[in-house]
Amino acid sequence: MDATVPGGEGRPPSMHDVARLAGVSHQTVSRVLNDSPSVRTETRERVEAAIAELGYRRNLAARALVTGRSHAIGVLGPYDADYGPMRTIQAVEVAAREAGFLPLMTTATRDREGLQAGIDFLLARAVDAIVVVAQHPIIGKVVDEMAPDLPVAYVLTGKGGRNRSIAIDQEAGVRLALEHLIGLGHTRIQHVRGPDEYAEADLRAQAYAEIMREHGLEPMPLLQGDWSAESGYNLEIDPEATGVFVANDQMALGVVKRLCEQGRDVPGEVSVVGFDDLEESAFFRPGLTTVRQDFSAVGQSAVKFLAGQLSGVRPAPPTPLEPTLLVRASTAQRV
Amino acid sequence: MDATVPGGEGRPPSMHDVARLAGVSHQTVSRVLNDSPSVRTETRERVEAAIAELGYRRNLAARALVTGRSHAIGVLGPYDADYGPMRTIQAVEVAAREAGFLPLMTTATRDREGLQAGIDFLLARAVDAIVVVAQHPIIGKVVDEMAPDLPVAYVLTGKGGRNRSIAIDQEAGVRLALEHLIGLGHTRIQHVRGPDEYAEADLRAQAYAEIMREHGLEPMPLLQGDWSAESGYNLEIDPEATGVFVANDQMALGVVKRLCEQGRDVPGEVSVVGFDDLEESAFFRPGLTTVRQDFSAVGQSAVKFLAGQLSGVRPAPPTPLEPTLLVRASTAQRV
DNA sequence: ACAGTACCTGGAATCGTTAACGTTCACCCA
DNA sequence: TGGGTGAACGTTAACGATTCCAGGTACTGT
Repeated sequence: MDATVPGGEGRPPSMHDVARLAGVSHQTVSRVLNDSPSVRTETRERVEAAIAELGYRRNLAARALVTGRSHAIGVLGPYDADYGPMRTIQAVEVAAREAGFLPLMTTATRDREGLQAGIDFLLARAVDAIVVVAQHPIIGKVVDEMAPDLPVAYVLTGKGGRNRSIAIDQEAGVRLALEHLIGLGHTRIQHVRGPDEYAEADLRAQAYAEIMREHGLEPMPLLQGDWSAESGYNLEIDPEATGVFVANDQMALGVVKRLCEQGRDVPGEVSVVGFDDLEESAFFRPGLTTVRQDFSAVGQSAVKFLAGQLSGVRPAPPTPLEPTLLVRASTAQRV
Repeated sequence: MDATVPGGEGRPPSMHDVARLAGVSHQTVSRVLNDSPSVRTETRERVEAAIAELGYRRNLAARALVTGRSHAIGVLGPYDADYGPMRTIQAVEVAAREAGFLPLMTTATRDREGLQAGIDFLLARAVDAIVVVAQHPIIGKVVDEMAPDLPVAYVLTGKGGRNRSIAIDQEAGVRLALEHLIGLGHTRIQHVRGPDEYAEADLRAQAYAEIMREHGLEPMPLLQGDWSAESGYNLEIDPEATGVFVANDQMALGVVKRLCEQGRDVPGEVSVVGFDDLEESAFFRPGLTTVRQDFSAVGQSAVKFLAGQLSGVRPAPPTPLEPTLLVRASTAQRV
């Protein structure tokens, strides 16, 4: 019924226009907008009606200017984000928006200059806090240099050593994968790890060696890919291996294809476990057994942590989140 | 050598601080920042030195307040973005940033209320323009109602009928896929389309029927999925079909899996063509023949269109972009 | 009748930047 | 020498919201 756009005036309505129409002072309008308790219901309604009639929108630039707060949270991700980080970034974005913040995402290469440029971008936008997703340890120093007083949360970059980081428990994930294979009777299990510069790749490779030894098994020589399916396809799996634990699903896809082309049946002769659980992984041939991580929980956790800091409290970051194992057709009892 | 952060003062330096240090007026600093020609080189250098020494950053909120421009471009995508739109959104984001804009992304459901909420979000952030990615035709009306004067570009929502839309030529893509199958001797070709509410799904289905008839072939009954691999897996391909053209790669993955489980060899008995070219598609088993679209070209094109409008000119949007066919192992000569 | 409280007014200062408009000064030409 | 010109720079007034302040009214309870 009432017009959202009353007509093409010169410039958008301001608080004073609303105040005039509602017959109150601009101060009262401000109180309504920031829902202060000391406004009578009737007055509040009159103001809200005026706001609706004029199609008034508060000018966030003016607000930010005077309060010194942008209500924006910066999200810094890796330049070459693959599935895990990408999902995490998305999750942080959603969580930030739900918490009433404006998420500003940007990406940066892993070198010092790239990181500085990325943070610079966010700082120029006057973000109130930063979430760093899946970056190299060096990022910590860079951030502390450039913005020593800004609240920061690190996501997925380790097992949660620093008290400002939120992480999925990588070791637990690796344990699920390996103990599944071991339970199926496999003893010669090879690991395909991700690239050197990635903390997750390091953690998973390290956990692989530890857990193998823990079970009295000898770790096999490491293979390394770059997270892509192609890099997995180009790898030569040890002929002795009957189990392969691959650090992500894309590389696992490539590994499986290559194995099959070499005449080694999956899961008949070799069992393969991935990591991440892509949307499509269940429909690979065979369906891929993999480890699922709850990215959205991580995102929410990070935003909650920062929101808490911004409102003065300093909550302890929650304990690492537990991944789960999805058993599908790419793994079978050792024959 | 010089400190990026000179020390933890109360609040960040302003133009006046820079001006004082450089011995000029704040206006001159402003001119240097906006590189106006009427500043002597020597003065400019002095100002720049002061900026560097203080680690000064211009306050974008203040700038936006006085100019009425945020230098932000809103990107409105579908709530349930699948691969194509997601890549497009990303491409727009990158292009916007490269062009010096701040991309603000948000998603919206396809109903009127969802769209209004999405646009409202962007309008509240005072975006200078909007890119709409892959949305229902109704969006055009909603945008025109809510922001009649805002420059808008529509991406991927049609074959470019409106003069404000940038699209990949869907018909050309479908033609590549179908003529490839026809060239291999297939005549009974079925189409798996996407959901009703998607313009791309409609366009591809329509093109399928037209091109089939154009070649004297009878279109087969349409099958419909929801873009997911699972929905493809749940479909029953006509036993008579020897070729299947699927509207995206995920569904194709499901279709192939199902066919194989039914004992119908791909590509021995049935050839399958997808659409989109996921990173992983080459490593499916068999490698998927598919149609690739150049998303980043679309993104750049959209941003260029809007940037032009914002600086006064009104450039004609470029002609639809041509997709390409990638022939892999999922298609073969009809036996 | 008086204090106390809840709600509201109206004005002024503030945030940091830009736009419009002045001013200064050097230089050139008649 | 006087006046015109243009480059280089300074002054002032916005922009729209928030915050602080000193009230003012009207209702409440004692």
